[in-house]
Amino acid sequence: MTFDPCPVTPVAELVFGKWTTQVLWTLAHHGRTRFTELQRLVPAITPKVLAQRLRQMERDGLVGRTYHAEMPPRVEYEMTPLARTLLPVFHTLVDWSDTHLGEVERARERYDAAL
Amino acid sequence: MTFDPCPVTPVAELVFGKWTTQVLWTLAHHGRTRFTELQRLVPAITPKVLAQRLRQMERDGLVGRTYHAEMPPRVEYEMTPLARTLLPVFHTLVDWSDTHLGEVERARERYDAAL
DNA sequence: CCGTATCCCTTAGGATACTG
DNA sequence: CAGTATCCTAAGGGATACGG
Repeated sequence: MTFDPCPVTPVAELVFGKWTTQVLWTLAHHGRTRFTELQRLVPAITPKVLAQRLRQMERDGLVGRTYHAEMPPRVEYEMTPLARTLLPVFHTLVDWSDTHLGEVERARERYDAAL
Repeated sequence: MTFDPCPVTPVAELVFGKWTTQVLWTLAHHGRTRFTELQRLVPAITPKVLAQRLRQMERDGLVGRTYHAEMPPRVEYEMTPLARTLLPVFHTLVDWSDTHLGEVERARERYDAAL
């Protein structure tokens, strides 16, 4: 008996890949944001990787992209309503962190000390 | 302004790494479990990787390990109380999946079709 | 039975430079 | 400005075999 593929895995792959939560978090607080500014707001992300993540999130329906045919061009990204439904989920995770992350830290110290 | 390191990231790294949720999910449903059985219950995981994940989760205080000095040896793993506090969080994620994962699927199809 | 030791290999990610 | 193109690396994972 193998408890059918763990149902947490799909959503974990969707939103908890590297950079994904940071980009969503930034869009949640900053609203519509241009590519370059996003690059400034998410520390240390390179343009290649940022573009990759944005494409994926666009495909998954989590971010919307608006292209303004001006010169120079202007592109803006924003959360979709679908992505906004994730915000309470994030809140739950942050709550858990506030309550229990310290215990994780202590467990690590104990483990490393017992070495 | 860079919205201070996204607070979701630490807990994401803690529990949403590869295999981690599947192992926790299995322990949650199966209770105390031996190494070999865990290997059977989590499809396709190799002993090396399973041992790695278990060590990490032990260090993080998420799983307890009990060694029985018999012949042959017997080792059992189980969720800690700390890990059990994650179950409501998992529940939240599964709820979100039930409600919204279909919409993600449809977004992907639309995106791929628009190619 | 419960792992560790080795080796291989893919792949995500980083650095950098360049274009429409 | 908003990205691609190119190249590189390293870190983690898989397969397999072996040891206490």
